[in-house]
Amino acid sequence: MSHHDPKIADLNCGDCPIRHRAVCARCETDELHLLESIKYYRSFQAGQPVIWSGDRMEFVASVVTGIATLTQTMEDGRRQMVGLLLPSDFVGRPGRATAAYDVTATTDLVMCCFRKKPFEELMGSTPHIAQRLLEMTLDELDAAREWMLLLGRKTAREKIASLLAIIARRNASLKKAPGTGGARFDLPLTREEMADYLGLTLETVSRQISTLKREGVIVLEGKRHVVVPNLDRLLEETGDDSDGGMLN
Amino acid sequence: MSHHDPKIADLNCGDCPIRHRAVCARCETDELHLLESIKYYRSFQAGQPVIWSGDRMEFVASVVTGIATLTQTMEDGRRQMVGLLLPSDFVGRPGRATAAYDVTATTDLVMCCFRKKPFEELMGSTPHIAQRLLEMTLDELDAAREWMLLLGRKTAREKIASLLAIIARRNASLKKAPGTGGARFDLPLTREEMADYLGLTLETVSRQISTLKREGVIVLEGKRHVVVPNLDRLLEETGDDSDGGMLN
DNA sequence: CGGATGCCTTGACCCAGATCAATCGACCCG
DNA sequence: CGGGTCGATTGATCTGGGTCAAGGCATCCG
Repeated sequence: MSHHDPKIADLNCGDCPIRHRAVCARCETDELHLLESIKYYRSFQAGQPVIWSGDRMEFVASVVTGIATLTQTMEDGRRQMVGLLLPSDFVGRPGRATAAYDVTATTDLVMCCFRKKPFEELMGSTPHIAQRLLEMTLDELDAAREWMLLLGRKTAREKIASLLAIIARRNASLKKAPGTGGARFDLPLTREEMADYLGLTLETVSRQISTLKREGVIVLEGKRHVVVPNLDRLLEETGDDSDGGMLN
Repeated sequence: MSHHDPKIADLNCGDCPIRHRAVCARCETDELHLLESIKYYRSFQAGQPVIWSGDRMEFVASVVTGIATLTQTMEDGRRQMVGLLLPSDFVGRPGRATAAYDVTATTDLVMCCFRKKPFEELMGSTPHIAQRLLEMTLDELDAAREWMLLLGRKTAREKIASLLAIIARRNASLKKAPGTGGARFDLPLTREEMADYLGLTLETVSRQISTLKREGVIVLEGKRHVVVPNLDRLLEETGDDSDGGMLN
């Protein structure tokens, strides 16, 4: 792939699209050079596994472009997605030798990898990296806890609305001006993946999406492209506190 | 309370029961003195709120003794517990002004509090604190993700068995030798709190406990004291991978 | 002592979402 | 072009766990 996309393969950190949001966000130029010396890019096609739970992890990494999922599987096959990794999100745990979850690319994916050993050493000597990683981990913990509320207490309809709202919000924050009360985006997940994320079956996901469509809360253009004519209307369906839940 | 328990009120860090597991675990003697100068103890009675979600947080803290819970509540009253805080666990997020969750003492509770501002400054100058906090946060994130699997995919019976197994494991690790295949402990939570933790109703919790009792997986002595004659048998009921799920 | 309160248990019934199954459409490939 | 595959939809039916309701059993207190 890389011969088609020299921009990524040869990227230097200063021009990196996730420069200001990833683990390296707080690094100074000289620190960046150190990171640069231990980094390498890897690409994965949509659907490819990145690593299996229990595998030895030789690296930690940041998602540069694309989307990956973190899932846990029970021996009888029940699956639960426990994380959705978007550009700038971090994969892997310094100090741990093996992966705790399955990581899968759900879209074409580019990751910026750091060999684990040198990265851990760098963390010791570069507080900016550890600081940023702590911040990101705390954010992930908050997200995980919000998801616990969804999994434990929300109805199927609320779960779907919440997922759509999260994807809509993410796209709004990175793509266009917050502008009007609407939104439009592509679903990066299949119905089954959504079901694994929401603790539902794929049939229930499909039915609830159909219901929201029938009621005009969303409009579908094809199976995957969603138009939300009125974001507030969608938000009402999530069951969340009406205000945006101001933290910080 | 403190006049009844001078051991806690006047505790110095060197003698602290959570010295080697809390945020301060990696601190050297001199760093400990700095922490000592900004710390103070607070006690709460069983059932008392520690803080409400949205409240201004003037401190961060470690649980010294007792148990506290972290819960989220939807405006219609649905509640989900998102964390169980045991001795040495950390409460509060450096860099955040208000609490994101309700924190409640479920047993009598003693917390070692640090004023937030000085603590944040100390974190900047004392990498040992930030390092340990990162480590603890990563552990909590793993626990939260394990809980997501439970909430999203386990049956009521598996949820109850998992909760009992977790409490049994914790008690085994801190109290007596792993010894035989059995365990005995007091439940630190009411049926309703268990329900809030497991994403169930209190009636379902009660029924499943009765079923496990009827089948001899557990023996109840009173409502709160549980005897597990055969821990492996209980573990089989959790739905988890039979091996202890070796991470690290 | 008798009533109130808090926590728990148990029963009867119901329903949201799971399960089982058929069908559809888009896309790919021989 | 015809058949195969993959994802999605929709229908029919079933069931685990929710809901509603009635007690039970300690503990506390006037």
